[in-house]
Amino acid sequence: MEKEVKKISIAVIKRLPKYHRYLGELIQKDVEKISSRKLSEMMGLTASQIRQDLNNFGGFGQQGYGYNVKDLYREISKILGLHNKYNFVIIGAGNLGQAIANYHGFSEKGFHLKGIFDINPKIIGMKIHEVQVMDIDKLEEFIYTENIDIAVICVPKENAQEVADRLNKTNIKGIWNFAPVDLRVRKDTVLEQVHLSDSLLTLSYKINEKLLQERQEKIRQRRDIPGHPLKSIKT
Amino acid sequence: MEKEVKKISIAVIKRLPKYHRYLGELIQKDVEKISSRKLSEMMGLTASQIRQDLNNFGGFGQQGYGYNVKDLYREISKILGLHNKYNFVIIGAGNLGQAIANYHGFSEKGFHLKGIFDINPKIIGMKIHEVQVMDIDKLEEFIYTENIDIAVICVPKENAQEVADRLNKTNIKGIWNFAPVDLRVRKDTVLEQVHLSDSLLTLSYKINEKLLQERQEKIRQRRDIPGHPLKSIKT
DNA sequence: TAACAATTGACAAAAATTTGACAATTCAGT
DNA sequence: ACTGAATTGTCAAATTTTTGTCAATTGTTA
Repeated sequence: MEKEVKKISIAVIKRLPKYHRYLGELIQKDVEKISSRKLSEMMGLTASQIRQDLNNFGGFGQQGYGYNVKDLYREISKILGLHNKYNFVIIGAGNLGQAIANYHGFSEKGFHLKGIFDINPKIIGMKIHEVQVMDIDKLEEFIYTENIDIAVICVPKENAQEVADRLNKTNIKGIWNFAPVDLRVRKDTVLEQVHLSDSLLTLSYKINEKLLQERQEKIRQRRDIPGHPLKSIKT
Repeated sequence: MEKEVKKISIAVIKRLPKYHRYLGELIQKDVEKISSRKLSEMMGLTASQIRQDLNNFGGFGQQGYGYNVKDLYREISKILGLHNKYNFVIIGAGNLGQAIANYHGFSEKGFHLKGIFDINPKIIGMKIHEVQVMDIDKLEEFIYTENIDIAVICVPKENAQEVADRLNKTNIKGIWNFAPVDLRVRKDTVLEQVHLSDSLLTLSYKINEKLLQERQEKIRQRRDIPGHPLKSIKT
């Protein structure tokens, strides 16, 4: 009778948006059903992994048939919480804040931009994407009166924690952080960080790694020409 | 004599930029040495993991002392390939492209913005961050003559693959993709994707998960009041 | 209606990742 | 110079994640 709360691993969670994205595309192409094998070929995963992932949440498929695309899309949407509507504010109306404000994909997923805040008097009062930029002094009050669920932090890294501290005193549900610092937040606030420069450094690592490999490859070739081929090296 | 090329796992690679970031902060605070334990407390990892991660690349520490911050920073910079200089272009001068062009952190890490490309005649000719926006027709030629290493894709998802296809015919080393699609690229081109909306959906998942947990918590409490406490449930 | 191909869900095996433990070493204080 | 506390690098154990396999089920075709 005891309902076990199965803990879903973060690895699985991180793949859910990707499933959602691919299923959305299949719907657009009027595809009715999909097998884990075909999906795995499209997405570059194993079929086994897809079936295992989905089974964390329930048996959505049918033996001998596969998965109904629309049904599965709906299920994953629900798992992702996209049946909820979210109100969000952007804090920091610099280039990145403006870029996010102007991104159109969010509202159709149920995320509604309600306000933009900045500290710079020159920017306050401007209109971005139908929303006026407000003085950051008004932040807490606005969150309260407008029922804001999510705050997007786009301020410089020096000010990010101080903004987070202010948010921690409100009843905000989630923080989407773009400042290049790891924020400390209240335990019951959800935090999702986007570290763009970390991503760029990862790219740099991979480029460099490839350069090193190529260099080594050349040395190996030169050595191989006269003699017998070496036994294959694990990559 | 055979030099084994140790394969570094992607999990480790993804943590390197974070080490780099924290060590950079320590340098700014004039901290000379750091132990894996202190670093683990700062970063929210285990000390064991940090030591293990770093040992993939060499023994940078000293028993009984710890790690010299500057040395370790320098080593990790090198591992990340930051001793190289990279020339990059941005393709798509919309809000996001402009935000990236204006971000100051890149050039100090050795990434130099050389050109911005767009298809929109109204934008072509504009100057962003000292760089003129050029017609996308000139892309391939520019990559060749200016020795461009990295292309940043900031075009709408409908055009992203077509841009990637064009890049695949050049000798570009890496692609940093912000369009919400998984690009197909040549095997010898390095790809790093930033899926902002995936990240937002992950946030949505976590918020929703927390809501469900709270709801269940309340039910459990109500049930517990009269009787004996249930045995603890694994979280 | 029977036979066959396709496919899931479940389980077990395999692989990868993280954690724990400890000998060896270093530094600081006396 | 000696002692004790701190700390690394390494190995093995524990845990988590991914992959492979197969019975059971379904839809399709002859």
